[in-house]
Amino acid sequence: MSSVATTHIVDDDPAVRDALQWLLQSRSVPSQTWASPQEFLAFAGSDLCGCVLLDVRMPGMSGIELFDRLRARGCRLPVIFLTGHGDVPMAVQALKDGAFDFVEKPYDDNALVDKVLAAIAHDAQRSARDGSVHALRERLAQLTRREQEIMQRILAGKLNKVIADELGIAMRTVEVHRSRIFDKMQVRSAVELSQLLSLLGDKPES
Amino acid sequence: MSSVATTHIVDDDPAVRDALQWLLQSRSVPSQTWASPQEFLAFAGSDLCGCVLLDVRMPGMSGIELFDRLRARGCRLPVIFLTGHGDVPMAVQALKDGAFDFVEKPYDDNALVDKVLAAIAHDAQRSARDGSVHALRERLAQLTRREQEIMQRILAGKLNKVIADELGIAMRTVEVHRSRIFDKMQVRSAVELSQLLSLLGDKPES
DNA sequence: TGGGTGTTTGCGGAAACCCACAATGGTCAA
DNA sequence: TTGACCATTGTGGGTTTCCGCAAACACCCA
Repeated sequence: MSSVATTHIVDDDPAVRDALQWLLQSRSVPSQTWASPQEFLAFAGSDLCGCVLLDVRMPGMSGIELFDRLRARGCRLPVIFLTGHGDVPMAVQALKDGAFDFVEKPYDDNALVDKVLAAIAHDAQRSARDGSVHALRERLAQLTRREQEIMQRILAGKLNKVIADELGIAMRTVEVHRSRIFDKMQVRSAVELSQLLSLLGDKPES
Repeated sequence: MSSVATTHIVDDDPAVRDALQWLLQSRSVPSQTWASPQEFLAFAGSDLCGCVLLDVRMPGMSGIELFDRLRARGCRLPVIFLTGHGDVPMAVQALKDGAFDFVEKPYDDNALVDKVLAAIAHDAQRSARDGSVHALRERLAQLTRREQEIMQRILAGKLNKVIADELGIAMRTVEVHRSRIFDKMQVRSAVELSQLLSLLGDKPES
């Protein structure tokens, strides 16, 4: 995880890149520029934080396609599209696909900076959420096959006796597993376990 | 709840209304037309199902404003905006505010019908989800003050003994409440209760 | 004033849970 | 082969949950 939230500017036009970088710099927003989609794609991973300013029209690969590729490789950075060609269907599609914003050139400096800051804040939240989810998955991965199997049944509200019957093992064994599960997952009751895992399934609204 | 999913067409231009209604009728999609935002607003409540086709530019009240008012009064119907004036910022804002889609005129018949059908399907899902959430809230409302208080603590994973201590009452009393809570909420364990209530906090992604 | 509801409590017992101590057998890699 | 890890089981006992039966008190409404 790069420790500093950075705005990644991807545009084939050096003048636009410089203008954007200068704008952000003047507001103390760290940024980095990329002259082509390929260049950024070669660098980007799932370990960045900040946001992306993406020109829609670039030679070789459209901003939209770059966006798709980023998502495909797990990069969740919020993307703000910049376009000089007011295209409503494209904007609608981009937003539906999860773009953070879609801005027409010429843009208003203050408005754009606000959007960038909003995107960065949004990413920070997402990042924190993903972090805890990741930690949870790690604890989950520590469980052995058998333990996971039994955890399922615990979460289904089944009694130890029932679980033992279903698996054809002694109740005592279930108790041991149960205890180890609570131990590894760092909870002290089935209720806590259930609440912990409910974080995985559903995510807060965008 | 109106039992039939209806597409509500709001447009001040009779020709547009008729064209849309004819288009939908030809695909067996029930629709209803409204000549002004006020007219629809007077009719709409939170008990409709289907979707709304909304012209952006209308005299008296913009489609956007109507959209806001609908949301303000709890109408969750998915809204598809229709606009003749390609306006990217407006489209972006509308989508961010939760519009279902934003379509430029002239529209493609097939594409529009597809969007309408998607909106209707989306609404059906939301409606079902809201229904179960509502039923849950009703059961929750059946709980007395004391029961809710104790439920909180059960969900915090506390033992009956601890709850009794905190509230300064006998353990037996807590047991009685606990039993009644499970009864009213129609669950058989604290785990089930926890899972049930986790449906309230978080909602699935859009 | 009587009935309904909500909150409270006690007794006693069955069932379930939790745990320390102790132990067996299997797999897999060093 | 040996040690690490996993799954398994037993014993015995303390803790917690769950429940039927019984009852007291407060409050509000008809």
